[in-house]
Amino acid sequence: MDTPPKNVTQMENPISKLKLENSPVFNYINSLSPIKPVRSLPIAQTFGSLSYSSPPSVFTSPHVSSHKGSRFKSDHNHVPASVGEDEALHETEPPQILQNECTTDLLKMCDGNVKQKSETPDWDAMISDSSDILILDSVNDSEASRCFLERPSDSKTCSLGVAKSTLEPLMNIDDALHRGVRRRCLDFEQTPVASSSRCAVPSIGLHFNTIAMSSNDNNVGNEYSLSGNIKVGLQSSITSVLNSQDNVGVSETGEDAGQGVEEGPKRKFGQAGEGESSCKRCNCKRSKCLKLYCECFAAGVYCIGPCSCVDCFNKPIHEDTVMATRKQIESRNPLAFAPKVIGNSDSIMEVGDDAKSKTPASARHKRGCNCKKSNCLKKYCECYQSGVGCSINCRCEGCKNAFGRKDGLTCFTYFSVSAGSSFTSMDKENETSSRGRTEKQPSTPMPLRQPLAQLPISSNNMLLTHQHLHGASGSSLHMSQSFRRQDMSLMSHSKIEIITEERRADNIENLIESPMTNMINALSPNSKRLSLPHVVGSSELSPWRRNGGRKLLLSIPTFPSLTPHH
DNA sequence: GAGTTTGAAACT
DNA sequence: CAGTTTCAAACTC
Repeated sequence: MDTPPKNVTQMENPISKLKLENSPVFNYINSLSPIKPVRSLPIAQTFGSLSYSSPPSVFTSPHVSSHKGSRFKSDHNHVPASVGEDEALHETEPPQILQNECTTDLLKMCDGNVKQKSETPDWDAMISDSSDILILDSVNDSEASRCFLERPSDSKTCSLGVAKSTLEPLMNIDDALHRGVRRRCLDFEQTPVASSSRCAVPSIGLHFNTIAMSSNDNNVGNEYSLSGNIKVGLQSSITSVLNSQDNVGVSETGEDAGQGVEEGPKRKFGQAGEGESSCKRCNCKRSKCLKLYCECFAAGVYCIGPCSCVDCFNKPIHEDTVMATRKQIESRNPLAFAPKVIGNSDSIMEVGDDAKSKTPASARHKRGCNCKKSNCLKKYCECYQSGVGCSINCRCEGCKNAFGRKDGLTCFTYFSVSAGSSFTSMDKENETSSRGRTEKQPSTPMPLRQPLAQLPISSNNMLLTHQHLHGASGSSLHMSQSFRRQDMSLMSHSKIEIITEERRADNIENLIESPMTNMINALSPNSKRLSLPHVVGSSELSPWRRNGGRKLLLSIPTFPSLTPHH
C-alpha cells in the first residue's frame, strides 16, 4: 500500500529531487486519489468508554513511541523504513485515509524547485471541493518552500506544516515525499510531532511543541491547537489552520528531545476529544497528572517532553494506573473525558487557531462555564478558551465572551467599511481597555478569526457584524449592525477593512488581506464559497499568503460534522 | 520567574 | 446539590 521502497530509495538522490515529477514516487503519488474529505478518525473519546474507539496501538504502546522518537533523530539521509514501524503505521491508519493528502499537500507546496504537476488538482478545485483550510505558518514563503526542498545538510531542520500531513522536522524533500507517502495518518495521531508549518530554526527537531513555545509571540495556551487542527483535518479533511505557533512546533534537542526519545512523542492513551488537544504541556505538581486538572491527562495523552510535571504517573509505563484512574473518573462522570465542546455542522465558518480552529460557529461548551470575574474574556473561561461562545448552559456572570455571549450576542472584530472609520468612541474605549489583554491574546488573531467563524447570521440572512459589546447590557453599546451577507460580500469586493484590536496598526493591505476579509470574500452572495486563490492575495496565485509575517494558505472549509461521536 | 488570580475538578 | 478545598492554568508584575 505504501510507497515502494525502491522509489523511496530513489528519492534520496538529490538529483531526483529536481525531477520529482518524473519519479516513480511522484507518479505514484499523483496516481493516488485526490484529496478527499476525511472524517475518519473518530473523535470519540478515549479509552474506557464503551463507545469509544480504542486508541491506536501506536499510542498505547511505548515501544512504538520509541520508534517514533528515534525517527526524528534518524539521519535524514537515511530512509528509515523500518518494517516494524510501517507495520505499526498500517495498523493505525485507516487505509483510505489521507492516502495522498499528505503528499499532495506537500507537493503542492513544493512549488519552488519542484514543479507542481499540472495534473495536480488546482487550488480552486481543492479548496472548493475538499473545503480544506490550509494555513501555513511559516517565516516566509520562500523559506517554507526552501525548507521543504533543501536538504538539511547544514543540520537545519525544516518542516512544513501541512495540515494533516503534518510533516516532521528533519524533513527534507526526500523524506518529506517519502514519509508523506509512507506515514500518512500516523502523524495525525501523533500530534506532538504533528505539523509544523515553520521552518525550524537550526535545531534538531524532535518535538514540535517547543517551537511553539519559542515563537515570537508567545501565545498563551495555544498548545491546544495542535491536535485540534489535526483532528479537524481528520474529521473534515479540513486542512488545519496552522497559523499559530501552537499549531506547529519543532523542538530542539534537549530535555524534550531526550524524553521524546525515551518515551516517544506525546501519545494519546485515549483519543483527545474534539476540541481537545493532544499536545499539552502540563505543569502538574500534586495531581500526579492523574486528575483532570492535568491537561494532558484530561486530553487523553501521556505526559512527555515539554511537560514539567512532578511525580507524573501519566506515562506509558504507568499505563495501568492511568487506565484505572481514568476508569475511576469515568465511573464518576462518564463524560469526564468527552469533548467539552460540541458543535453543529451547519456553521458557516470554522477558523481560528488551536483548539478553536475547529470550532464551528454553533459550537458550544457542553457543560458551560462558571466564570465570575473573568467576564468570559480570558482563558480562564473554558468557553472562551475553546473559542466558543457561552450558552445557556453557562452560569457565568457578566459574560462578555467575544465568541458569543450567553445572552446571544456576539462580539468580535472591529469592522469598518470602506474608507470608513470605523471605530466608535466606544469601540476605541473598548479597544483601549482590552488592548492590554488582547495583545497577549493568542497571537492568533483569535478575535480575528474565531469570531468570524461565528459571524452571527441570523435567520433572516443577516450577518451581524462586530460590536464590541460592553457589558451585558452595555451602556451605549451599539447593537450589532447588520449586513446582509450579500452586502458583506459586495463590500468585501470593493473595500472593506477589518480591523482587529491587534492589527489595527497594520497597514491597509494586510488588513484587506486579513483572513476575515478573505473569508468574507469567500462568501458569495448566495453563500457559496468562492475559490480561494482568487480571494487570497490577488497578486499571487500562490496559496501562500502573508499574514502578519505568517504565511497563510487558506481555503475555506466546510464544516465537518461535529456531531459528537458519543 | 515569582506571585496572584481564576475557575474547574475534587472533595465533603 | 451546595459549599469548600485543591489544583493548575492563566495572568500580572
